[in-house]
Formats: sequence, C-alpha cells, structure tokens
Amino acid sequence: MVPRWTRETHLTDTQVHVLEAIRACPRHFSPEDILTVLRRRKIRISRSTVYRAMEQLIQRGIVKRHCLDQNTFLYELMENRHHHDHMVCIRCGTMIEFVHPDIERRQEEICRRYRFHAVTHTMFLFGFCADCQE
Amino acid sequence: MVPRWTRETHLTDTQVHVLEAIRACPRHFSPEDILTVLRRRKIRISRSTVYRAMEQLIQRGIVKRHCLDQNTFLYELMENRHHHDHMVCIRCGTMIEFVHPDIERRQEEICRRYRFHAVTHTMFLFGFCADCQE
DNA sequence: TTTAATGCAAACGCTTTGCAAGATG
DNA sequence: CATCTTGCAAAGCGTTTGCATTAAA
Repeated sequence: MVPRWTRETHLTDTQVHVLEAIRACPRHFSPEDILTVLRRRKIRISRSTVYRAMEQLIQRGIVKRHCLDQNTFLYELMENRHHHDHMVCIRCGTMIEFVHPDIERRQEEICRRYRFHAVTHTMFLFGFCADCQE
Repeated sequence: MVPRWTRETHLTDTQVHVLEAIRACPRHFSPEDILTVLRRRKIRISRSTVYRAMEQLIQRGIVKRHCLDQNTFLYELMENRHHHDHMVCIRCGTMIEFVHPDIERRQEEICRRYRFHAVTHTMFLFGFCADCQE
C-alpha cells in the first residue's frame, strides 16, 4: 500500500534528502537544524529549498508546524506518530508530550455542537515543569 | 533580582491610552488596529511604544496573545473575560469561542499527573465552520 | 516543450532594540 | 540625582519570493 503522502506527486531527490535529514534531527527541530545535518552530510541544499521542501512535507502531513510565539516555532516529524499535545515549561523549555483521549472526545462533542468540521487542532499548556517549581 | 514584570508599577498615561484604544478595537485585534484607533483619536504614540505597552498589558494578563501561524497573531483583551478556546475556520477565517469545563478539568488532571504547574494554555481547533462545508 | 524544482540574493512583515532626549520621583 | 519611558530609525529573524538556471515529464 502506497503511503498516503506519496500519492499525489513524488518527492524529488532533494526533498528526500531533506526528509532524511529531519529524521536525524531532534524530535522538535527547526529549519536551521535541517541545514546543519545537511551540511554535516556534505549535501548542498539551499535554505529556500529546505523551506520549500518543508512546505511539501507539511502539506503531506509528514511534518507538523506549531507556532508557540513570535519566532518560536515547533516542527515535528509525524511519521509513525499519533497526534499529541504539549506542555511547555516556560522556564527551561522542556516539552512534555501527552495524549488524553477524553479531551479528544470532548473536542468532537464541541464540534458537533457547533457543526464545525475540525481538521486538526493544537493544544499547549504553558507553565512550570516539575523541576522548575520552587 | 526581582523580574521586571513582578514589580507592581502603574501604567503610564501613554500605556493607558493604548489600553483605551484596545477597548475600541475588534475583539481580535492587531497592533496595527491600535495604531489606527490612536491616530483617529489624534493621539500620537509611536509604534514601538505601542509594542512596549502591549508587553506590559500581556504580562499583567490584560491582553492575551496567541500565535496561530507565521504572521497570524491573535490578540485579545481579557478584561472581564474568562479563559476560552477557539475554533478557527480555515476557509472564511471565522473564529468561534467556546469553553468546555470538562476539558479544563482533564487538563488539570494531566498537570497533576506530570506535576506540571500550568500558568496558561491555548487550544485551537482548525477546520470548516458550518457555513463552509459542502 | 511544457511544467516543476533549485539557488541566490533581495525582500517581507512583524517585532525588537540602541540610543538620545524627556519625564518621573 | 537615579530610574523609567518615549520616539526614531535601524536592526533582527525566520521566512518567502522574484528571477534566471536546470532538471524532469
């Protein structure tokens, strides 16, 4: 079975390089991280091409981009991963991922109530992680 | 050293002008909207001062800023309002606000589980509103 | 031969910052 | 005095775009 995201058009070699670089990035990465991996691998791909590849990957659902705040983005590789939400420590930056089926269920309930067809959602809890409370 | 934002200082006249301008803005406004209101009122306050005033207001919890996506910000005046979440129609841009006490309760539950002290949260459902489904 | 992908450099857009002048206390 | 606030212009920063060049279909 062809993965959903390869259906429409194929990824170019360049775009595959970008995806492979992403696989070597930390779970929460930035375009800059991708460039670093590419440079380390001696693969020369320009910054704008990385951005354009990201666009493709985001559209195909392979990568997810959240915007936490002005100039604070959160990119994630969603390959083989389920949807999840995040807690962000506003002191040390630690990110805790969680899933709460109940919350998802309530969301569906709300959508029904407003006849809203949700495609995706984001939920972030901002606060202090266990280590950062005193 | 006490963080600047925990010091209780008064808002300056300029900052009060900004707040009053915000009160005349649409529910979801941008810094540009504030400047427009100020100009209409013949009050001369520079762009950077507006931004700096916003910083104050955000820190005091009077204004809330969400970041939906690169270059898509959502500023809200929280004066006399409770926390609420949003559904955003990705076709027409309509924003529906809702509160679901149950979801808030689940969130608290998760925080307890991870010993996370949440200060605030944001939740956005993206999809199609009732009028934009066909 | 039409369409898409790429690299480069320049532009973008909102926001932030350095600095000097003015206000506050 | 020491400390904040303000306006201006310039810088920042991640991202996007225009355009000429290549590669692919």
